[in-house]
Amino acid sequence: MTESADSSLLELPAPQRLLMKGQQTRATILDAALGLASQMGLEGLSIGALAEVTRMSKSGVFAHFGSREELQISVVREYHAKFKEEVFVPAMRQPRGLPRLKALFDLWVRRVSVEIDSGCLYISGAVEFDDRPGPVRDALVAMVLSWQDALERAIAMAVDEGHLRADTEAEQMLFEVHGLILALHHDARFLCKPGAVDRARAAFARVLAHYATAPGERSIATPAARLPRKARG
Amino acid sequence: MTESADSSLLELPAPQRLLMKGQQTRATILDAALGLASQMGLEGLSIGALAEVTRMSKSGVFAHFGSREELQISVVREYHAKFKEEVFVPAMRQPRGLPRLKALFDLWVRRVSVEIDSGCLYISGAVEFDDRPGPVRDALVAMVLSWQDALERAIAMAVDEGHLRADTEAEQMLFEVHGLILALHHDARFLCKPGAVDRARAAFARVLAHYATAPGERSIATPAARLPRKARG
DNA sequence: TGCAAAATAGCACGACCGTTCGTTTCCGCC
DNA sequence: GGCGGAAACGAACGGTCGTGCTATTTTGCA
Repeated sequence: MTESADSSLLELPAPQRLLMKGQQTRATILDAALGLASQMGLEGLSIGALAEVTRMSKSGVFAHFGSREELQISVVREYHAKFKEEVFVPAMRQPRGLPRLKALFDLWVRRVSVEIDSGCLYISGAVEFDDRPGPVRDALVAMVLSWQDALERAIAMAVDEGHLRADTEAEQMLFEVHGLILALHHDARFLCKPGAVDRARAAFARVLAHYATAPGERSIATPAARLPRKARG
Repeated sequence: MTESADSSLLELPAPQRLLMKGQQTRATILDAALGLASQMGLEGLSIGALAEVTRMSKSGVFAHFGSREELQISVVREYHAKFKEEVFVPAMRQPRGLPRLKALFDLWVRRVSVEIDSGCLYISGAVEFDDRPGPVRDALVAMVLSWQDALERAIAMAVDEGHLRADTEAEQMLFEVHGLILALHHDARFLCKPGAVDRARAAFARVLAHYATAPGERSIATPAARLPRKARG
């Protein structure tokens, strides 16, 4: 919504206002809020602290969102946009199939690694709002689901391309890969275990090898069992 | 500490006091606190809410712990005791090796499944305190590490017994299994996806099959590559 | 330059927080 | 019955929170 409002303000032929000063400081606030929420969690994000960081008054910050809840939702959307830009978009430049899937995972790991000292909103948000219904949770669920859908599509494409076994259950594989990211986040950030990144990468290679191998074969990825998945014909 | 104090009070030959009324209500409070913290997180646990649930005064509750932080730590310890009782102890009755390892995972899954509508303190605590140093975090880390150690020992035993490949890296396998539990918690509790339990179990079977198979073999668990891991016996 | 509107500040309210302190109730023992 | 100490209470404090108000400043355009 923010983006569309932005672009609709960019070229206004009508004598409408062009005072995008508000949008600008709003973006500044949102950026600070993102950092603050990544550190303290969405529930720990307070308007007072945000005002202090941006050197504004509480009411000045508040006016941009109308409520704390709206601020939280905006933060979630902002995080989603950044995530998409940093993980999804670059991976889409890889050819569909295994290369794209590998790129998705690699960029994802890289992002979580960077977040080792900044926090992942998807993960912390999932825990904070797992039994707290409301608009914030809904937004969070929607974002996570859209990301999982993208991954699932990438897996399905890899099956279609013959890079993965034809009987691969995309959702099951997604479950396992997602677990690796969660474990990485847990071990690296909470337990401060070194080498967690390598563990995640190694485990991912194992998962790939499994789904790339026909039931009786070796664990070398071969384009075997070539059967288009979707256009089952 | 609570337990040992309890048992030391049970048969006191000395003319010491037998007024364990305090310990009793303390246990009541702690039980309520456990439920409350499982739902709202350790940070969401407030003395006021706790007083309301137990129908006591705030100061009455407070007096039993001396500080909110001490209350949180007590809750963590209480959770650990319950977890141990429910998962670790029963699994220890299984013969060492694969049966015990399977029991550990199964009971763990069962516990997380029950917690689908009550929350797992280890997981929520890990996210809440992953960048908040202090005694609560320290206690949490200690509990999680002790649990992971137990799992790692069980894996190592399965290797010693010849149930798993001799070159199994216990820590790597633990990483993968832990990821499955985290993914289960995420999908079942946050995304409310049905069938997450089955996915976790299926994935665990896959992991087991992998580590039970010699590099070139099929995925049927055989006591192959029988080499004592620690040169004992 | 002046004007309307947008953006920001200042202030106060009510609610809840953890914590302290003095008081009161309860219990076990002489 | 009365004494002593543990246990529970009640009120208050200082603090932060989100959120309404009303001014005041700033901004974009005539």
